[in-house]
Parts: sequence; structure tokens; C-alpha cells
Amino acid sequence: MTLAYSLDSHDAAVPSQALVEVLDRLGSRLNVAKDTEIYAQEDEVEFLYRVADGVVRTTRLTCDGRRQVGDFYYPGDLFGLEPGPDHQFSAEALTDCKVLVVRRSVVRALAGERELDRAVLEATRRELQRVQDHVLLLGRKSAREKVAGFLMSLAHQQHDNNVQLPMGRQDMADYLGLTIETVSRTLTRLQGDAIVEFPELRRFRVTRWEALEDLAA
Amino acid sequence: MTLAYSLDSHDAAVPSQALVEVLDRLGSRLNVAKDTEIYAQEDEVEFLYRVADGVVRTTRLTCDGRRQVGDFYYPGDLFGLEPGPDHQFSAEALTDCKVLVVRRSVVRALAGERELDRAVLEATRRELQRVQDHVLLLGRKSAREKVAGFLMSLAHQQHDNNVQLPMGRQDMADYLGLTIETVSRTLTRLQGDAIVEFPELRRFRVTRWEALEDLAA
DNA sequence: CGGTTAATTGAACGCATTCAACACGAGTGG
DNA sequence: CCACTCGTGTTGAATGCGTTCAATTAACCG
Repeated sequence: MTLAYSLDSHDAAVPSQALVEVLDRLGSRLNVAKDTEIYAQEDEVEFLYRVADGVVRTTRLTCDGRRQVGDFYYPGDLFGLEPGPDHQFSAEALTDCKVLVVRRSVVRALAGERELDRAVLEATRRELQRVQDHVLLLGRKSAREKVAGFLMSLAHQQHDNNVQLPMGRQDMADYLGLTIETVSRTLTRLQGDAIVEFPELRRFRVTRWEALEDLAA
Repeated sequence: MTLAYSLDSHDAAVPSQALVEVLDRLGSRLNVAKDTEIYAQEDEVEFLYRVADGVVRTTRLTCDGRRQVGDFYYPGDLFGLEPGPDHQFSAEALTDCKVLVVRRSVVRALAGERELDRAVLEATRRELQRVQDHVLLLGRKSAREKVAGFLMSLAHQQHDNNVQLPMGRQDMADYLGLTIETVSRTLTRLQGDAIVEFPELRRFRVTRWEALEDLAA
């Protein structure tokens, strides 16, 4: 198959091979400590990143200090793929991280290789899809549905039914467009309804999948 | 400048030349009557579209009937650029429309032309940007701010200060994640505060830009 | 341990929703 | 020209969901 645009292929959240290779071969390995900024909002867009280990979150701050979390990125995910000349989001390490970084100019220098073109577009399109889902979540869902949907998506990507939450409640809240209190209350209520259980603060198990799916809708 | 990826160029909402050309030369001209569906949610992604005249909206329906408007597309805008194999949104003509359509396979056949590769990526990235802004709007803004922001963006793209609203209140509501009543009330309040005025139902003038900007924040 | 941060819980408030009534305009037919 | 209707927008009153502010508890780490 020799598609120039991957208008037909749609796999999981793993970037396609060509870009991964470039990052692996030409990228720098970066160790980033928890809560350290990787790039800042308003920074010039200069690099491409891939999570090798740990979790990264992107956030956006309004002038009056309200925070919106853009997304969370897990090992294998590309990030920093922003449209503009300047970053709209900042990226921070949620946990201690290993990150692969490559200058965009390097990617550009290799451009024209069909596979690589495809890979950048592919990654961008995947990003678009994630953001579109986020829009639906924010626009038309109740707190209960938002939280349920969030837990669902986590449970899906970790195939184990002993899911760990890498992020704190505040990050969940800022991702879901809620307050930390509402998230907390909603979680306890979901436990009360025996839909999930939290043996630890940052680890949960789904006890009634159907009920959770219904809510996540 | 021989960029393969337009990592550096960032203009307005107009698609870059190569794609426009393909659509103009190889696309079919479609006349679509108001409120007619152009493609449906769940349809296979098969075409690329460009608005020649009129306004198009994309919407998404949850299983239980809640509606989220994805975006509005104006003359010159590309749409139908969705990541998945199936459409997540449906597209409908908001007004009577003229739309240019081209099969993606045609675009694919022409792929490899550097300019065209660039154009598809460019368009996708622009789309991403729009959606990201939408996320911030939905996640962290009050009704007043949402409506103000929406009016602002309309006023910006029509350089006249006699802006026309192509969409009804319900569409605004579903775009902003509000109810029609809240939109209506908010509009009257904005008028009461002498920030905008509505000589007609679907036409407004900004009377106090600073105040509107403050709100849109 | 104490000290600190993160998470939970409670009570009161407020913004947006809900449900219902009303206004307005456009189109139709008497 | 008016009466009628239908769609769309506005307005009102009551409700409720999520927020806010404050206090408490739980987890973490020296």
C-alpha cells in the first residue's frame, strides 16, 4: 500500500513508524522531573516530542488564571504538534518522564520522504480526533458523565482492570471543565453506586462496566 | 521557500492554493438547499469539500439526542477533513449553499506533489487550532463570555461593523454548549449593557468593543 | 511522629436549565 | 385586510446542578 495521505488507515494512539524512527535515531533523550515545564505557552513551536516514559499533560491558561488541560500523553504518544507558530498550550511532566525531542528543522530536512509526510499528517489527524471528542465531552455532558467517560478512557488504554490514575483530582477537573470538589464528589458517588471502587487514591477498578458505559455514552 | 511541512506558515482561514486548485479544477459544483444534509454522521469519509457560497455547519448527535455543533464554515473554508474512516459529524447547509466536492481518491492520486501534501496538512492543522479554541471556550467560560466570544469571532471575520448572524439561536446554543434560552437572555443582557445592538434578529453591531473584548478574554 | 499537600465533605449560593407562557414575523387562506 | 398557524425568539418563575467557601480528613514525606 503506497498511500501518500493516510486517509484510510486508523489505528490506536501510536504514531506511525517513520516519525518514531526519526525521533529514536535523531532525537535527544530528555529526563524531565515531575512538574517541570517542557515548553511554555507562547513559546515558539520548535520541537517535536514523544513520551518514552511517564505522563505529560498540556495546559492552557486564560489571562485571568483559569486553567484548561488539553490532554494527557502516555508512553508512545507524540506531542507538541501544534498548528501555530507559537504554542497555545504549555506541556509539563505529570510524573518523572523520559521524553524524546527532535528539532522540527531536522524533520523538515528529511521531508519529502513519503513515509514521513504521511506520519506527520497522521499524527495531526489523530490529535484532531482527540480534541473533537473532548469538545463533545465538554459541551454536552453532565459532571457524572464527564467523570465516567474519563475513567472509561483510562480503563480502555490500560487493559488491566486495575487502572492507575497518574493525575491528581485538580488535573482531572481542569481537563473535564469542572472543579476539584465536583470531581471528588462525583467519584465518591460512583463508588456509592458500586460502579467503580478506589482501593487507593490513584488506582481504581471498574465493578460494573455496563453502568459505566451507559454513563459515558 | 521549499518547506515540505508548513511548520512555519500560518495565515488566515483560507486554505492554501494547491488544494483550492484541485477543487476548482476537478471538483463538482454542488448546489445544496438550506437544511439539507451534505454528509451524515457515520458516513464513510470519501470527499473533501469547500464552501463556495453560503454557510455550512457540522453537528454531532449523542445517542440520547443531545446536539453539539462542531463548527461553522464560510465561503473559502474547507470542510469534511475528518480523521477517522467514518464521519464523526454530519454537515448540513445552514443557508442555501454552493459547495465544491472532490473525491479523496482524486486527491490521493495527485499525492506526492509537494504543494498538495503541504496543503492537506495545513488545512488539518488549521482545523485543529479551531477545535482547540473551542475546547477552551466550552471548558472554562461562562455563558456571557461564550456568547461574547462568539459574537467577537463573527465580527472579526466580517470586517464590517454590521455583522450578520447566519445561524439561528439554537445553532449558537449547540455550538456554545448552552440552551437556546440562555443564549437569548445573554444577548438581551449584552444589549442592555450597550455592548452590542440588534437592529434585526440576525444582524448586530458592536457598540463597545473594549467591553466585548474584555468579556471574550 | 509533625508538617504539608491533596482529597473529601458540608452548607449556602448562583448560574444555567427547565418548563411554560407569550411575542413576533412570515406565509396562507378566508 | 384580518384570522390563523407555524416556526422562532423572548421572557418569567422555579428548580437543580455545579460552584464557592470553609472545615475536616486522609495521604505523603521529611
